[in-house]
This record gives sequence, structure tokens and C-alpha cells, in this order.
Amino acid sequence: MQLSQSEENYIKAMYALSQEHGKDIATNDLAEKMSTKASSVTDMLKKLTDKELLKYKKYQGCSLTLLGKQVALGIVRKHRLWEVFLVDKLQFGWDEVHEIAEQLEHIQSVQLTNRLEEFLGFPKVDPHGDPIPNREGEFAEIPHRTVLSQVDIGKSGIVMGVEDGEVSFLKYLNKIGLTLGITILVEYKLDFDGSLLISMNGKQIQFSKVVASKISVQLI
Amino acid sequence: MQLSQSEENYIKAMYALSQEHGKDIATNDLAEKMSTKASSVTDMLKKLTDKELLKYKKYQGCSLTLLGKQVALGIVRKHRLWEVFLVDKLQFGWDEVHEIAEQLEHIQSVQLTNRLEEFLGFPKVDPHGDPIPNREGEFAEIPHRTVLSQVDIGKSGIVMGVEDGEVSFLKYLNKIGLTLGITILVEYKLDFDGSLLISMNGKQIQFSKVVASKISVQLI
DNA sequence: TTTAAAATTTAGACTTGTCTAAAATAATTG
DNA sequence: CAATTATTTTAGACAAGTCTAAATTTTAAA
Repeated sequence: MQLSQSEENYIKAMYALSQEHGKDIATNDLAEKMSTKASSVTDMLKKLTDKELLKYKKYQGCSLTLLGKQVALGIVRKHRLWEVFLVDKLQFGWDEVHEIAEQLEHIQSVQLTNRLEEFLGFPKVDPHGDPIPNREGEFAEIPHRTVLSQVDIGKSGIVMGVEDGEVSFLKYLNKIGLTLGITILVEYKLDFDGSLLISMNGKQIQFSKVVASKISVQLI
Repeated sequence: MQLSQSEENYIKAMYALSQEHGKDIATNDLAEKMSTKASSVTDMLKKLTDKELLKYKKYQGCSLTLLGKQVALGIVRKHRLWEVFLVDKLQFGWDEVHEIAEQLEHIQSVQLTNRLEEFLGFPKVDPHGDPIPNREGEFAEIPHRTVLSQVDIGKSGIVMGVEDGEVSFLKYLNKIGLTLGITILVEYKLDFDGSLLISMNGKQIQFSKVVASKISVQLI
């Protein structure tokens, strides 16, 4: 099936939202995610419903069909493989690749995607630690992961990924020396605002709850 | 300046046509190249004129401005670099890369293009033997080249490129074993229809004038 | 449970890029 | 050089994707 870039972006956004909160997706949420207006979303939902990519009932939100999920996974797969290419082969920083991958993910050629995957040595995760679906749309088993804000005091975790694609946020993490694979120890939690005192690379840093909830770690 | 894919394709087509026959480009020629109608071309010419990418006088055809040429060279540069990537790194055949490169050439990121060029080792020509413009839009000096049909009887040339992007044509060349870098000896020319008897890799083959005029060689 | 607020959809309009059919201009030819 | 033909442009229409403003439905509150 031939989809426009716009259609693909909607599918991808829906997939992301359905991962965040399992339920049906609200028109307004999708509109915000896509930086567009609810009325535009409604139009698109009708179109994608006709193409059997999603189920949609007026005023009741929508959800991806199996076909829709497969399409979404195909796009995610391309996005993440290209990110690996940009970082591993072209020496981009992990905080610089998102925008370029947003363009590259729309290139249509299954053969290209598969050969790129092979060229990169069948990577299992992208530079942000997110898993890369295989040709069948399946994720490899990834070791148990939580979010830094959930880690108990005194426990440590290895940074495996960052939830947010915001460039400024990634730049900030880079600046304080937080990179993929680094080990973080949770020293103290402030109950009243949920902020965290952690240590990494010998130095102590304080994270707000919001920041801590975006850093995904593997417990050790 | 931000251009749509369609605008970029027009600019690229204009550049190609202006290389073929130096004069101003006729609306109909452009329409044929773009597989569209003359009226659509007229609309686009007006738009691109407003953007100062070309000069256009009603009924008089058009030609690229300096700015337009720079834009065209930027697209050609990307197209050819991606072709090198596909062939050298992903093991595609030189006859399979054109369509994919048509998509990749629209990716917007100067940094990406430059890093790709570096990653590929600053290639001077693409897999079809066509020169790759540098960052400033300049071609490297390429040794004297002619077209096979122009080579005198008894002389030899090294295949440097093929003029036509047609997949079926490239497949045919591949099949008969004609690849880039191979040496061809012109044994005989038939005056009445311009066809050629050549030998390469020990075997003799006959080329029609049309085919021979699309194979570009460097004399030895 | 009736009403007010929030969410969603519809209606109509705009932009980009395309088309067909008709009109205008240029080129060719007798 | 006048008439026919070929080329090019204009006018009006359409599809995709978006918007604003108004109407509708759902949800929350009093």
C-alpha cells in the first residue's frame, strides 16, 4: 500500500500514543502530537479508516488495526536503523539525528531497509536505546527496564535510553555527561516534589521528577 | 530556501535538459521530461520565476539562473553520492539504484550530505561514471571523454558511463557483461545504419547506433 | 438531571500541484 | 504573406491536506 508522508506520520504518531497509554486515542491528543488542528485529524482518521489502517467511531477516538500496527512498525524500523547509520557511520551525535531520520524514514524500498540493517550488523537498539523491530515487526527481547524515577534509593541502573526526542533536552543530557551505557546511582529522593539526587561519573546531580521519568535504565 | 520535492524535480529536469541542448528550454520538452502536461509546466515556471530560480518569458521558454543552477547541482550532488553509497556499501547493482536515489536526493541536510561524502571517501564519479559536484557545485576535471559511436575504427576506450538511466537498458548492458571500467575496441562500423562491431572481454558484439551513442568512453 | 464546559465533527475555504478544454501566440508552408 | 499547424498559455476544475468558525456530541459539575 502506497501511503503519503502525512499519512505515515499520523500512523507513527498513533502508534507512539497507543504505547504511552494503552486505551483508544483521542482526537485532541493526536492533534497536539501532530501539531495540527483537531478538524484536520478527523479528516485524516476517516481516510485511514477507509484504508483499514485503524478503527474509528465518531466522538469515540481511534485505535490502529493489525495492519496499521504493521505499517507503524515498518516506519519505526526505518527510523531507528537510519539513526544507527547516522551515529555509527557518519559520526553524528545521538542528539542530532532525530530530524534527519524523520525524513529518511519515509524512503520507500524494503530492499534498502534490509540491506541497511545488514550493513549495520543487525543492531537491536537505536542510539537512544529504543529497540529496532525486525523484518516481521517483532522486537528482540530487551532486558528489564524501568524509568529512573522508579528506581529505589541505593540502587543503580545503566542508562539504556531517553524517552523524549526534544533536541534541547538531549543537548542538556549530553552537557552534563549523561550518555548511553553510563551507570547511575540513586542516592536520595525528595518525597514532596519527586526530584532525585543521583551520582554518576563520581559527581552528584539533581534531577526533577520530569527529567528522571524520561531516562530509561536497566537495573543492576 | 525551502523547496518542495516537485519544485526540486523541475529544477533538476531543467538542468538536465540545458546540459543536453544548450539553448532555452521549451515548455513541451520539460513537460515530456516530467511526464506531465504543458499547462502544469507553465504554472510551475511562474512559481520558480518568482523564486528567482529561473528566467522565463511567455512563449519564449526558460533557463536557470545562477541560483537555479546551484540548486540543481546540489540535488545532483546528493543523488550521485547516494548512488555511490548504495553500490559501494549496500552492494546494489548500478542498474538498481536510480529509483532509490530519486527519493534520497530530496533529504534536506547539508551536514548529512557532506558527512556522507566523507564517509564514501570523496568519490569523484557515481556508479554510472557521472561526475559528482563538490560542496561548491564544481565538478572535478574529468579526462577527455567521447561517446562510443564517435570512436574511430581500430581505437579502444574505457567505459566511463552510460547516458541513459532506463533500467531495462542498464540490465541489458549488465547481461552482456558491459560494466564500468571495461575496455572496448571498435572493430568495424557499418556506414549505412551507423551500427558498430566491437570486441570486449574477447567476444564480439554488435551495437546499434543508438546504443553506441549512449555509452561514454575515455580514449586510450 | 439539567446545564455548562470540553471535545469532536462538519461546513466551507485556501494552497499546491495537477488536469482538460479553449484561447492566444509563434512557426511553417504553400 | 496569408493560412494552417504546432506550441504555449489561460481559465476553470479537482484531490490532498490544512485551516477557521459553527454545530454537534460527550463529559463534568452544580
